[in-house]
Amino acid sequence: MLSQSELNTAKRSVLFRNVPDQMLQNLLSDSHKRKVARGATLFVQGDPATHMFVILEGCVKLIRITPGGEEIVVAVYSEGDSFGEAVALKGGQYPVTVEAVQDSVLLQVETRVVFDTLRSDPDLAVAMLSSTFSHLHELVMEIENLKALSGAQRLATFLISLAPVEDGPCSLVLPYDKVLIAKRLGMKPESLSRSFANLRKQGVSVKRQSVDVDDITQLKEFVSDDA
Amino acid sequence: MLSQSELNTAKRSVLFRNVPDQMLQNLLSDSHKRKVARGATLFVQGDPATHMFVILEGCVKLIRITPGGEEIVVAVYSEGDSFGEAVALKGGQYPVTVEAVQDSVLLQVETRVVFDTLRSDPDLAVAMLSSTFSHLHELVMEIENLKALSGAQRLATFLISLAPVEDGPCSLVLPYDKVLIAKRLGMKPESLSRSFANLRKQGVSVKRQSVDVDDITQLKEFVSDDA
DNA sequence: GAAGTTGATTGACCAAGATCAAGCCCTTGG
DNA sequence: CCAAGGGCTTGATCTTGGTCAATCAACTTC
Repeated sequence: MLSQSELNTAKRSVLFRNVPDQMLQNLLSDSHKRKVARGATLFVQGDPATHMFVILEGCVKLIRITPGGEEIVVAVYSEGDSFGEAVALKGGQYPVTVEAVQDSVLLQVETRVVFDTLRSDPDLAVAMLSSTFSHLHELVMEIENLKALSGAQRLATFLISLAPVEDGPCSLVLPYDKVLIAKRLGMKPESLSRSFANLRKQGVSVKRQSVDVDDITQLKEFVSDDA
Repeated sequence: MLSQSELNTAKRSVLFRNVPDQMLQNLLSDSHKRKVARGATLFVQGDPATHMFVILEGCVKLIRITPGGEEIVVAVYSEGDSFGEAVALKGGQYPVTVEAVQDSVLLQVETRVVFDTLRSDPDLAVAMLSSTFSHLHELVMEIENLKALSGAQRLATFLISLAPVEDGPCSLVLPYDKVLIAKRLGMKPESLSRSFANLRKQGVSVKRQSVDVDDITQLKEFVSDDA
């Protein structure tokens, strides 16, 4: 049911990385592959949490809809990322809505299966707590960024996280469109535009989806400066 | 070693609430009570994560120190709350610094003990995943609030969370000083002052640590309005 | 009880980002 | 080839919250 490359993606995922092969077989044999088209909704906030997910291919966004109808992007996950681990166990309701940003393939594992496996093997618990902790850590940094950094600095942080190198020049491709990037960074598309314009002084040039950075180190310094 | 009331607090905590008595005994017998004075640091970000904690008494803040030396408040926890569950298992480093806001008493459980208990009883795993998920959920809402609400609206949300009633009038006492509340809400003390002044129109009056609200429902509407 | 300290408030000013509006470029479909 | 629409950028203007500074009240401390 899973192709070899999908299986490899699953094995490399943060969630399953430390799970013994034997148990992984067990889990995977009882789970389903689900394809979702770009723009399709996986579940909405308030739905009973019946599954946890691993992304085999593509990209989804976790959003919250405010009482006023505005869409807040909480996180964007792509290949190898997992979500819903903790809530699936707690047995409550999903706190966010998840929508596919691109055509995507997901592995979906039923709560019941996870629950049973957990009883028979505590290593899975450690793996799940581990990956949940990664999410926790990401959210903590997200809050720090929102509270302490300017829009242009948040954008710089985002570019640094995309960069394939630690220092020096590089080019990269934006993983999704600018409207989504803006929401992800907590600003309006117009402000994102201006932030990009701002970063030109720091050696960043953009052309459509592709970005060239003269020097990643310079960007890092720009983020650290809180003048 | 634990007083009766401390034991009760531990039993009522989100983390231990669903843990069978027998196992709880086991965990508690192998853990230590730790007293920290107001202002004292429990651990700093980057320290190896060796323990998880339950607050028996008092109040702590989870903070991050930015490269520029600024202090960002990620969360404030008090009696019955736990933290460090997930990272204790992951075995990495604490992502935040924790400092006591008041003189406090904490239950501290060694990673090794948790790890061992986890192997012998999966119920603890579910309990830990559950409380970790609560933290995750709080952070998600925190991000939503930061991205979507104004300062005064965030303050209103905070007051609503403190209120003992669901609607109608009420009075409440601010749990810690305004500088900390301001940081918690992601603003400067001056802005908090102005936000309080703003809320006067919504029937909120403040005098030192005590707040009177004419109508909680009115506050809820104020938060929902995103005009 | 005078002086200094800390926490809170207020005002004047400034900067970052939101909003509203216009326009451009690129794709898509007739 | 042209029209239409979406994605992106730019400009003008306004709102929010930050900064700096003055003031005041409540508490220590000497």
